[in-house]
Amino acid sequence: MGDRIFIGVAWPYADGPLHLGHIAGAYLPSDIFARYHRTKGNEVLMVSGSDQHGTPITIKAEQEGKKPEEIANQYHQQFLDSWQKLGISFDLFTSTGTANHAEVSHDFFLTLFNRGYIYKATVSQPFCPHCQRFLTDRYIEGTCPYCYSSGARGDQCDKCGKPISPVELIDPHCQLCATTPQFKDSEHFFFRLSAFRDRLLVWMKRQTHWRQNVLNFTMRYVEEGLKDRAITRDIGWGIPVPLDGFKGKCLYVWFEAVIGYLSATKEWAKSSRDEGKWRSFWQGNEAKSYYFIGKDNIIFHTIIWPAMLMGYDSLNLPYDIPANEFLTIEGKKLSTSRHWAVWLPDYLSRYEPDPLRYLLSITMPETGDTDFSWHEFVRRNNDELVATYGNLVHRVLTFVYRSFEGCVPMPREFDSRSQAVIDVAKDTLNTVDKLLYRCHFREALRSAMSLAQETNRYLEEKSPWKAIKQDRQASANSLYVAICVISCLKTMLYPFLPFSSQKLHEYLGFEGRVEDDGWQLHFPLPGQKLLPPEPLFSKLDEGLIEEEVSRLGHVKHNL
RNA sequence: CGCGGGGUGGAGCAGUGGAAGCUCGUUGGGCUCAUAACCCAAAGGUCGUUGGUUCGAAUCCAACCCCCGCUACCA
Repeated sequence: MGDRIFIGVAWPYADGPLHLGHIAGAYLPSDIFARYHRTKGNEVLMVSGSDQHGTPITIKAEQEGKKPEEIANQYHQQFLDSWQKLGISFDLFTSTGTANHAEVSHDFFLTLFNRGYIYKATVSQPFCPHCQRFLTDRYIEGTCPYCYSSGARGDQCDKCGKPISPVELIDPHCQLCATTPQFKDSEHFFFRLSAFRDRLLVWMKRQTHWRQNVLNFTMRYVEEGLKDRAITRDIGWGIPVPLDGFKGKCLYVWFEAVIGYLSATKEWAKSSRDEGKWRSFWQGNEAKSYYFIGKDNIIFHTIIWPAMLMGYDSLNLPYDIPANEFLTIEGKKLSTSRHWAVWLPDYLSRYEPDPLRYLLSITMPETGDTDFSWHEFVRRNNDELVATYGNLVHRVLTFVYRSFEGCVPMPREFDSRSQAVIDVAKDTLNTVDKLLYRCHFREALRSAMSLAQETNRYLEEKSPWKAIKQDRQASANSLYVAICVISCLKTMLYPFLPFSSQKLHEYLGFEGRVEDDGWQLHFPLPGQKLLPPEPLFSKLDEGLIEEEVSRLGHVKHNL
């Protein structure tokens, strides 16, 4: 019954806390999407996990005198805590450190290897004589051979966006100590990406539903030509190459981490005691797979992962990759080392989750970068969330609770105006449905908010607080209508504001979870007992703006 | 220099050929159920500049001006 929706979300790197950029870019939109589909009655599987391997974690571990797994586990636990508090509803949030993931990665590697899509080659690798280690791509810097800008890294030039390999770099040096590296021969494995060019092109041209920026970026990339890429590194912290004679070499993260989508599904299936269940999300025509990522991750999900899947064969390709752009903070680019970021655990220690979810949804960087500012946070909370929606709910519920013995009033008949409002509610529910289906989150939320405004207008016209003095039934009628619309709002806002929707659900006298009632206008029964209403949201003091802004830039985070 | 992203009423933004929109703010009025919240009305824009294409341009083309990013970490 219904569709089957696989939702893969970018794997956060476990070497530091999450910040608002992560949330706006991938985790919030995926969660909205997942909650929406679950409410629609579709079968959803939303997975991700912490990315625990790679050089940055080993270096951080060395600095702090810990083992890499300690660092990784510490942040993994923190991620889990953040998901729970912010309401990011993963069906499974695992990590790349599991035996299962290693097993699935090995299978993937060996399958591609046996089919000739992975081959061995000896390459000259940069080795820093001072640090006594091979330098992985991102630890070597130099001048880009294409655009001649300095500061290009060994895997990619941030200036022109071209992928490069360390040997191509002009004037290379170790990023840690600036020593010029020596190049030593080392045997590595390469993924034959070039072999997939034509198939990828054919496939992509059919993806007309992709976001324009995702499609353009990807097409340009493929047309420029795809080069085979090394998928192993001389590093001890990771998933070992599953062949004899390659001690000290591991799978490179970009190859390994994306396999996590599959391994997480298999882990989920195992833990639900139906090992074969993973197939229902990866094979056949019944499931669609969506990947929520930031724009920096596009090619890995639109080119490399699809090519890997083509090579592996018999697994579904992505259906959509609604990549978001970036979030700036107070008008400036986010920077973790300069502490120019809003850390999620920090936010959650002081504020409620729904106001943040509201702000990031209504300003989601879907088509371009957007800015987060504390001033906007307070304004949108106070003047929109509280004033328009929260107040609507509160004025209706408190009045009904007081005037109708705490029960849903009994309506007699709807006049045309009342019927029209009900119709608008249903239309809006339908509009939000369509917008969410297409991952237009901002627009969907705007539509929902406009229904709250329309309902405030309706109330003003009906003025049940006046009517009750002469015509109690007229008052009951309009209040019943208002309650119905509020019930409808609770459903369409649930993907965005799950905590307050659930509260409202209960205030209205419903039991169970919002999600279980489906994507429909759920009419409360006349006489249904209401819970004593409390405001759904609170106004925020404008003083916090200055306080929070002053934390930026020079506050050390111990997170 | 170059590359990328932008310049739309006070603020933040939507709007890729056909009568300038949204949210907030401001001003005036209404209401008093509600978290001084809600509702109505009004003011406020030569859509960065100049030229071009077109019956018609914020929307397409060209040139120019201005802003932001392009420093490791960073979605």
